[in-house]
Amino acid sequence: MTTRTHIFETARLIVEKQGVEAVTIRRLAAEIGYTAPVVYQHFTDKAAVLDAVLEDGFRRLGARMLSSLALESPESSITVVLREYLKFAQQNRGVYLLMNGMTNSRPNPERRAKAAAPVVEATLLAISSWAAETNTTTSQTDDECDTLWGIAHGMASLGFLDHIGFDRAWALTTQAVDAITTSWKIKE
Amino acid sequence: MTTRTHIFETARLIVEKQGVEAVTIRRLAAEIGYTAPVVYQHFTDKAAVLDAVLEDGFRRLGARMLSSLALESPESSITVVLREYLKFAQQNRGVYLLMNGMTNSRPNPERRAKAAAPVVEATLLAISSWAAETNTTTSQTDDECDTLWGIAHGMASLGFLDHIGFDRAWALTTQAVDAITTSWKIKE
DNA sequence: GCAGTTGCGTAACGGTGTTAGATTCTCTAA
DNA sequence: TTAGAGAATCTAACACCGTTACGCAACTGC
Repeated sequence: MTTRTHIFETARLIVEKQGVEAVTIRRLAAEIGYTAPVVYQHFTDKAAVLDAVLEDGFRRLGARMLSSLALESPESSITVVLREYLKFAQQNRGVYLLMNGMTNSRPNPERRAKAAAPVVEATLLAISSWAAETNTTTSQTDDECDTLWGIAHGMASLGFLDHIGFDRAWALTTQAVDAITTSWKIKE
Repeated sequence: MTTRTHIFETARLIVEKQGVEAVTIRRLAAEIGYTAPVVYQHFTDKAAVLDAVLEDGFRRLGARMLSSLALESPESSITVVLREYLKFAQQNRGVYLLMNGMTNSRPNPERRAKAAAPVVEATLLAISSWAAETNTTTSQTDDECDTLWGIAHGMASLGFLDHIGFDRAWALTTQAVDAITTSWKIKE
């Protein structure tokens, strides 16, 4: 394992277990047996390290959403894919918060947008699969994609709240998504 | 104006204009003509200062939502109140991000929940007004309230993204809310 | 064996939140 | 008017942060 990936993996682990706030250049270095300046030979600065973690997060979330689509399921493609989204948020809280800028060190917006591509792709695929399942012809797929994304993120944020939790957040999500997809069917 | 409110107002202004990251104990002190330790005579620590501006944010958002309900409007109460929510997010970006933990210094969860009460109250009122307007009897008002909140927050998060913006986020919000409220009507 | 490159550590700069202690000011009581 | 108590304020410091300049040592190719 190269030193760079060693640093990256350490950062990812800390973000997962203790949140971004716990990531420190000196700590990253210490945990791989070096001193702080070594980190700067592999990343331009701290933001670059966190960007790497963030991009990896989007890649993994996108992959999970995609593979959830491949499985046979009695539920609609949209339901399946959104559940994977919420599950990822619940299981990868630290990285999820980093991915969505819910942290001090916000990523460069355009870089974030580029990194999010796999998730967008999976969502679009889910929509077209859903259209096939329900014999619906969708026109404004971008609108539908962003709507789903907005709802998924809003509900995930709800899930993080102590007095709501992810079980209830998911229940509300299914209700909302059902309502919206039926409205899409009617509109055609 | 007491020194305490002077500090608070300064913090609020900095959060509004430059974001939470720009708030510094030394800077707060300097801008009111004192040195850093003076701040600690009025707030236990930095988090307490930010908590104060966060609580003020929820109070003001709740008040705006409530007063928007008082106005006559051809639109549904829910639409009116959610537009006020999105407008607040757009116009008070810094405070909104702070209110929703999208920042390094996350508030104490239970304290945040208590602070959010005015917003919840306004949302509940909007739902009951909407029920009266549409002759609907709502049962699970808590569910409906959280659903609206989740959507509003999700769509506001979309609005902050450069490639989406608040105009489009609002358009998607109205569509989603229309779909959900009609599903509520049918369910009764 | 020598020169050059590379990898790494030491030390430092300016900044952060926070606290202890000295100092100055104000206001009451004699 | 002045002595003293109390509050208000500042200075200095601690431990940490991200980041950079620089020196040293070891390994490379000749």
